[in-house]
Amino acid sequence: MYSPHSRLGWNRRARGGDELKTENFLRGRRGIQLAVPERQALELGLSEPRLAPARQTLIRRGENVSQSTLLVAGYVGRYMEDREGERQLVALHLPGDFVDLHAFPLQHLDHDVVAISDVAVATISHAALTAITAELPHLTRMLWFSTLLDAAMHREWIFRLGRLDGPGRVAHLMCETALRLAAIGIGDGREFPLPINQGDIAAACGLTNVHVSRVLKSLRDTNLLAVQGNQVTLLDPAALRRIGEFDPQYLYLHDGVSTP
Amino acid sequence: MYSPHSRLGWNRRARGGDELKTENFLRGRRGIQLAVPERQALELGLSEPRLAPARQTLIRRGENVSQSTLLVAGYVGRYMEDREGERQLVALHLPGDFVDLHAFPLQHLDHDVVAISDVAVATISHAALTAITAELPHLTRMLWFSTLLDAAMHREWIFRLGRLDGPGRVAHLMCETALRLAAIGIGDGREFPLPINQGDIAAACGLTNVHVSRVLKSLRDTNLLAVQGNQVTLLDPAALRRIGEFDPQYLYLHDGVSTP
DNA sequence: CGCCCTGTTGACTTACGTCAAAACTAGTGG
DNA sequence: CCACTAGTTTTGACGTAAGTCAACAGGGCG
Repeated sequence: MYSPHSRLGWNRRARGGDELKTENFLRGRRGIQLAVPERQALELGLSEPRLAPARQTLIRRGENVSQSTLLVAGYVGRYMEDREGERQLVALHLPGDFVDLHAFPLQHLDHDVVAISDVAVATISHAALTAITAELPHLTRMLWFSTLLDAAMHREWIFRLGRLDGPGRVAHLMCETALRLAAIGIGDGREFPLPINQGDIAAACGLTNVHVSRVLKSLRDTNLLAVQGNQVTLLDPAALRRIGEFDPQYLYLHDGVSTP
Repeated sequence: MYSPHSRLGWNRRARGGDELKTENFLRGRRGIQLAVPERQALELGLSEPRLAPARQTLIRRGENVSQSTLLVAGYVGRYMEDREGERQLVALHLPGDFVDLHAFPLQHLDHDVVAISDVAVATISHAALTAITAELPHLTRMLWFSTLLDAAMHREWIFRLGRLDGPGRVAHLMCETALRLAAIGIGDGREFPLPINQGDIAAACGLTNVHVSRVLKSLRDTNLLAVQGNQVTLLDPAALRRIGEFDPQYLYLHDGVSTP
């Protein structure tokens, strides 16, 4: 039987009742803290988290949306499709990310939002966000900031696709994901859980799954990277950063973050 | 002698004295209009435009910035460099674009900003922007909106690099540029001035200039696209949109815009 | 057990990169 | 007006990374 609750460890956490939906929001980034009333305004506006199974499409391209989605647990991807239905991943979201905050000003989405793992998501209405922008300028700037982080990652992905070869693209993706996850307390920056398959990596890196298989094999054979099941291990982080030309500046993590 | 004034037609326009620096800001997008006090707040905060020659680097990656730049006339590119100094263009900016508004929340840039043609740029201090976000929520949302348009274009560029071949990438770039320029009254959506060389196209499309030359030749030979000197002509817009898998929805142009 | 999904491997094709030379263009100065 | 230069663009020959097609191997699960 399908039971996302247990897979997410959700029962345990939700049962406490005092768990914050926004606990990971902007966590570890630039040391920015939200003031208590700001966090309260967000928490009050957010719905109770709902659960969705892996592979479910949460929002479809073009839909008119009147609310935005905060990812509380699990992984979400944003995809664009070409004419043949081949998917290009344009963003990978981790717990604490606002997945489609940009839909608040833009009002509709130019891509699909898909659950990669089982997920828990909370929503906030655009009316509530309008109220926040009217009353809480600093929080508004922080929300703005979080969409700009997405844009900075978009740029890095453009670079990845435009200037790196297969192994470089995969290395870059894994370096980025390792650091982002470490910033929210998942993994140690070297080893982390990532429930995606080679097709997802291919969709992220602009490669075919056959080629991703070969690239992963070569990274494995040279003791740089291990992807087994849902566990990713950066065996040689320095080498991966070199071939992925990875410089984490664009992630705006605060200074103290571990970068093994 | 270097004279950007005349090349930009700047003398004529500046001489009037009543010309608006923000005249193209968000023009043609979603039919959004700024209220008079909003436009005034922007205009008051903006410096007198200054001129810079083509190829000048306006802002360097990593610099701490305390002001943001509005492009008044000319073309500007945002570039990231790989280890060998090869450039990847991550954004192309047209008159009316805020080139680095994202530096207001982010505080530094993860890429270089370079003049592609001779340009005129005005700046606004981040202090002035902070005041705007404190007092003018609607204008703040519009500024936010404009950075989200950039992000939407970033996503489309990711798609372009990840899923299209050489001719498709060039076609997509030219379709996008044609529409964006038409929206601010430059060209008719079929033919427009674009003072870039094949190296710039290569930097935008993740190709080498040699290959761009071949791609342009093939598009020329099949009567799809002509790039001669600084003039670009979409000879067969429908075909170009097809091979570039171009759907202008993401540009959020208002309905009435011409799409030949 | 048998199915489906994901990953692996091999043989072959192709788009694009690399290197290098030549043609063309525009600007400069005699 | 022509010669000189520097920056583009074009063309050719050749190499290579990645795509395609297809068969097969493993694993998890009903």
